Amino acid sequence: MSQAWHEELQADVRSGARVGDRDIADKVRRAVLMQRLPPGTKLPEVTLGEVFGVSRSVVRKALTRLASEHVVDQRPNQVARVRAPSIEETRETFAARRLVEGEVVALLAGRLSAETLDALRLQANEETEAHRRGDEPARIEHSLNLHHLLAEHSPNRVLGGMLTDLVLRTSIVVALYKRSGLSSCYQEAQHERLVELLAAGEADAARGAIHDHLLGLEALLDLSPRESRIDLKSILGQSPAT
Amino acid sequence: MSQAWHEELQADVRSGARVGDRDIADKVRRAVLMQRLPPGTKLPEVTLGEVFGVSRSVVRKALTRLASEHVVDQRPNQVARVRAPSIEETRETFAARRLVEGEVVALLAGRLSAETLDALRLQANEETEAHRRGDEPARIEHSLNLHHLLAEHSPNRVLGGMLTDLVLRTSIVVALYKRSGLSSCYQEAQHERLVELLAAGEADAARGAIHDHLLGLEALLDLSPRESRIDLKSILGQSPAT
DNA sequence: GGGGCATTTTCTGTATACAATGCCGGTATG
DNA sequence: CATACCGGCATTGTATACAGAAAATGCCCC
Repeated sequence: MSQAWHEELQADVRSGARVGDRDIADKVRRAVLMQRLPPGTKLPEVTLGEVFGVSRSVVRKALTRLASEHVVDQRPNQVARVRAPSIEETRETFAARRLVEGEVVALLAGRLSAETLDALRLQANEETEAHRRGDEPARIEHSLNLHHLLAEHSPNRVLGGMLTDLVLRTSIVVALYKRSGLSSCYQEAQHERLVELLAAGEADAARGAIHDHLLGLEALLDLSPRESRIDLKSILGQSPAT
Repeated sequence: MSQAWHEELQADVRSGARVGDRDIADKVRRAVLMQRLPPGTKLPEVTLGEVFGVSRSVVRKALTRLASEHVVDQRPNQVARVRAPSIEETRETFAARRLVEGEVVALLAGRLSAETLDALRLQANEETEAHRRGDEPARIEHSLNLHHLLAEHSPNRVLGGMLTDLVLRTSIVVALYKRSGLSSCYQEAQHERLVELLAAGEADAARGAIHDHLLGLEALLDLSPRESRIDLKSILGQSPAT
């Protein structure tokens, strides 16, 4: 017990500001995204409560929220654990996201305000920049921001909400299944191209661009069905770094 | 206070079986679907707790669950209320469902086992039968079952989960916006045709059938932007039947 | 009679205590 | 040696108490 992630999560918990379930969920989600909390990590309610200085009630709500986002597994009478999406689920998540995000960008093409387009360009450029200087966390951040912006501005808010969920889920599995040798999943200028297609109102081309972008991303992963380092870990119930 | 819905929900709550959050959510969801609980109805935690004989903790979990299903609105420091989807959201929900369910049936075509096909046919026939004898609740039940089966058997489980959510949401808005004169939203033999297309493996035709089916359903609703009997109610915060 | 303010009431947010359950060890036994 | 059983421990499930926010009520003044 008492691993590193306590301090990781704690961050700036003190300093007055009362922490709510939203804050806890954010911190944990972020930690999962950053691979600070590997799949299978146990998240006991009291422990989290102590870390954040709140009682189980709040932690519970946070965990429930994360469970509905498919970030953690919450089984009755068992400790909540960081979820380990299977290879099959990973493929399905990508397929779903291609469908949904494709439709969203098609709807979005030609309907974006100048400000929104600028915001998108900003994120794309910042991503490229971060990649150039090798700052991978920042790169991921900006990439996520960009897709998040797309979801938020979806004319169809229902699809937008679904896309938000799918972006998160794919990000998690990308972090999980990234080929070990690979430093980054950056794909040269694809986001920039997408944004310009959106600006130009090329709906079908934009859908195609997203489609290819996501296929390319999936191809960068190691989804060979080798004997599950992941499943083993979660089945054996090992807590990491012990 | 103390309206009819107390007894509606209570049903067979006594008789030993310990009631959990799942049960409560099921009962409330059903009641919303059946229009027993009109949009805007307040659902205070203590009241529900008394009705079901459990404490607020359990009720809370049930409400959170329903909120994540978009059945109720849960705002901080305010009473949870039955959600009133806007006309715009209704259109968007239908559009999203056309996209997702279209894809699901296309994936499903030709891949269904004989047993599943029989189960689908059964629901389709029961629906027609129920319509014939004017039993609308039963008709809705079987229609829902059919679409639920489609979602459950989706080869892509991620899309399947999204479809489950969308089916529920569309059902709610159908109940809400059904043209008042209309006794039923049954569309002659469309489900039967769909099932046979699935059996025959006609992916594109099946997608088209679902598409048309859903367009037809949406067309049966009254989505004219008239001065919102619904929005007024929820804005004025009226509890019904008072 | 109507609008604004204070009070009261209702309801949710959080913490905590106790019950119930699952997990993990030791131990005995075939 | 493998396996089944059993008891203690860790952790979640549920109920409840108290604090704080919002809404409903009533009152006063205009």
